[in-house]
Amino acid sequence: MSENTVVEHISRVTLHQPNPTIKTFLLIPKDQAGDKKRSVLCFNLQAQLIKTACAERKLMVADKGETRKGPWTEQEDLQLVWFVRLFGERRWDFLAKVSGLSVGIFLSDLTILALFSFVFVLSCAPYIGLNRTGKSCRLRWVNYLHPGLKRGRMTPQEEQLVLELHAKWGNRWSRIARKLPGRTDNEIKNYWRTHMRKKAQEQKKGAASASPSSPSFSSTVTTTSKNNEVQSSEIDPTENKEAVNGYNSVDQFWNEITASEAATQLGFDEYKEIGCYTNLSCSSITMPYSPVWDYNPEPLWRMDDEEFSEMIVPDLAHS
DNA sequence: AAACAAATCAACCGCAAGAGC
DNA sequence: TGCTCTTGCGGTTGATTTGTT
Repeated sequence: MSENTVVEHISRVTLHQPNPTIKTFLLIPKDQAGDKKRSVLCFNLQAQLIKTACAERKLMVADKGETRKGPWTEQEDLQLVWFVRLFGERRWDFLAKVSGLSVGIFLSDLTILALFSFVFVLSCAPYIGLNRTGKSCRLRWVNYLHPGLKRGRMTPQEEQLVLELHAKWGNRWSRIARKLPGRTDNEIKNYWRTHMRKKAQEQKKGAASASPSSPSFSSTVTTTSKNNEVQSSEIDPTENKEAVNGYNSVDQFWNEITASEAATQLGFDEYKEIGCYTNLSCSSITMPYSPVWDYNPEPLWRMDDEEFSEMIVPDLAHS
């Protein structure tokens, strides 16, 4: 970061669906640190900055050595959610690396300053040091953190469908999972192993002894569904949430995202028009954009420094 | 209440396919 | 064409939870 600039305050780092935007954070030149009205800069930084920086500025991504294994902590989950929303559900290896980013670059101009500031935000608690493999990140996201996942037991309908599709396709779990929205291949696989296989075996045994030449598929379904109805009715709906096992704060995290989605979204121009960049209480600049790998032939930071300065702080640019 | 067994499920591993160079 | 890298899939493991005696 420029030696002449101090990060005085980070008002809020939050996310929007479907794409996150780092909201307002404030950079104050040291010599004007007391004069917020004049000197505050509000950046709306896009993930594109990171991509461009990596490609063109040879941003170094530090190798943090040994990757973590084992159960994910709540903090890691939050961090992963953050980075997936930022970069999209691809390039897991990149995501895993960039999420443990530590950078040292020398800066002299405003756009790089913006970039560094972005990196600074990435480095801030609580989003520090996700040190997992891309594979592990993907697995955690797909099987646990994805917002579209269902929680709780399989419904009788789902159970029947699993049985039918398994009879049709065998252990093609991902294929089966595609027919059950909100269920993962891992979940179905586990479920099959514990419930269905046992029942199928029992049924096979029973059918073999009764009528070896014509195993009855439909009776298996009926039995299974009945059992499951009983089990389902015993479930306290309030316990469904508990099934997340201590990850209520992730739910809260998503709730916050959903809530923020409903908030007013100002384009940068609108934002500029009403002069929010000088107002500390004005919290957000939001520009719609896609995840970084799909987006943006003209990254923000290609803008001329002069133009950029003028847009952000006209009175500073003209001084 | 304690001990044990069974069930559950998150997470790892190895392999294969596809993309990019 | 072959190599490397990334991603996705299916099998498996092992820790934790739940049920039973």
